[in-house]
Amino acid sequence: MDLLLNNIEQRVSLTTKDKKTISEKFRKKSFKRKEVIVEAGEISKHMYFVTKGCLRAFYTDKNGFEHVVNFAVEDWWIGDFGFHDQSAATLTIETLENSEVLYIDKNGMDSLYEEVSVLDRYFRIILQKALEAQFQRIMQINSFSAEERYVAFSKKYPQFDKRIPQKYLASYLGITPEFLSRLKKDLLKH
Amino acid sequence: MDLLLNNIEQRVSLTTKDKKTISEKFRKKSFKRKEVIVEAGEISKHMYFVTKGCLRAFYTDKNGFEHVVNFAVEDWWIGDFGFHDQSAATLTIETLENSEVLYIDKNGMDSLYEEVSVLDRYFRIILQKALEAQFQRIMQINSFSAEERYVAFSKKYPQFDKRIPQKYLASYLGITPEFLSRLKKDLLKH
DNA sequence: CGTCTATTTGAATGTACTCAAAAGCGGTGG
DNA sequence: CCACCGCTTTTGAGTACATTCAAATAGACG
Repeated sequence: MDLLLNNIEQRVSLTTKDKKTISEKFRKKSFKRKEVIVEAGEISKHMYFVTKGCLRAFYTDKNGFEHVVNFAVEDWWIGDFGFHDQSAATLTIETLENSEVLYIDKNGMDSLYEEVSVLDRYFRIILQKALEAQFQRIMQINSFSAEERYVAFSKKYPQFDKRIPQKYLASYLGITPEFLSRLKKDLLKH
Repeated sequence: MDLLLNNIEQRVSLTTKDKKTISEKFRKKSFKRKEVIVEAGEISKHMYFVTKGCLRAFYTDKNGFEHVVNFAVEDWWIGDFGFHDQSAATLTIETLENSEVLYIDKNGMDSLYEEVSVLDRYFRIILQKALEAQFQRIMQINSFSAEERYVAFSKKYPQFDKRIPQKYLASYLGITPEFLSRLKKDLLKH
């Protein structure tokens, strides 16, 4: 819980009362490796703040192929967009390691926004950063080759490169695992 | 100005005083076709709300190629990310038609957030929608062919298809203008 | 109406994919 | 703690979608 409160306090100020209110609305849950915590097609009931471990969010396209859209580790938020209007999730979210999350449902979130109004600002800021990151990603897809995207990723997130199975990283980068394997081989030869 | 206030009131409630405060912070400006209103590399001083016309935002990659990342028409926001920390713009924003915008600088925005706190919520909601749209876009890039992306776009935004020069649409879709031309030809043959 | 820009068409090419199979590695059970 | 099984990664060969470069045609703005 401290991790979450700290994260919020990096962007906005909280009173002791605010912190208490927030703490009471979230619940903690642990998952083992490879557990599905949100299933595509079902109502996406919760938002998650990761306090331990690593997760991936992916969708399955019309041909049955999975595409990873995001990873999340400690100190990151993760959830499906359906949360905001309580509609069916398009994403499946699964742990890649034994993990621990704080979660909250829509009612809890709505009441939090009313009781701790500074959270509107907190999430506005979080969302601004997230949106910018997605634009950067689209810009990379447009003008970087697969090799350049891989190099940029492993430079930006050196921790992830080792923590995440290659096939999920390939999927996130928008390339096949076979091709990523070849890229890495070529990069070793300089 | 009514267009902006209406847009805001679709998401949050405003008092008469709020509306007055907001109106006073924005200024109106008109641009002719093909005018650059934000230049990549310069400090991105303003956020824009389009009240008339059509604009494109693009960046220039390391090989000198332009890539359109967004369009904006009436009732849409547009700006560069650098706005939030008053850093250099990565995007150039240019009018595609004679256009009219409401604009605000960083100081104005900051004071607006203080004086009309419900705007934090308004932009939180706007940003949630924008973020979801960008994820949808990445999902399309991942699992749709160029032809499918074009068909999806012209179905979703039939107005744009005719309003925007093909080469900019091709750029937005992440394909060459030559290839889009071929796609359209093939689609006519059913 | 003329010029400049956008679009179309053609031909050759490249980046990344598909399918298939072998090799390597890691988690789970004994 | 080791061994096995299954999943992940690697390697190979052929292929496709989209690009590049060049030139002709069409269209729009002033």
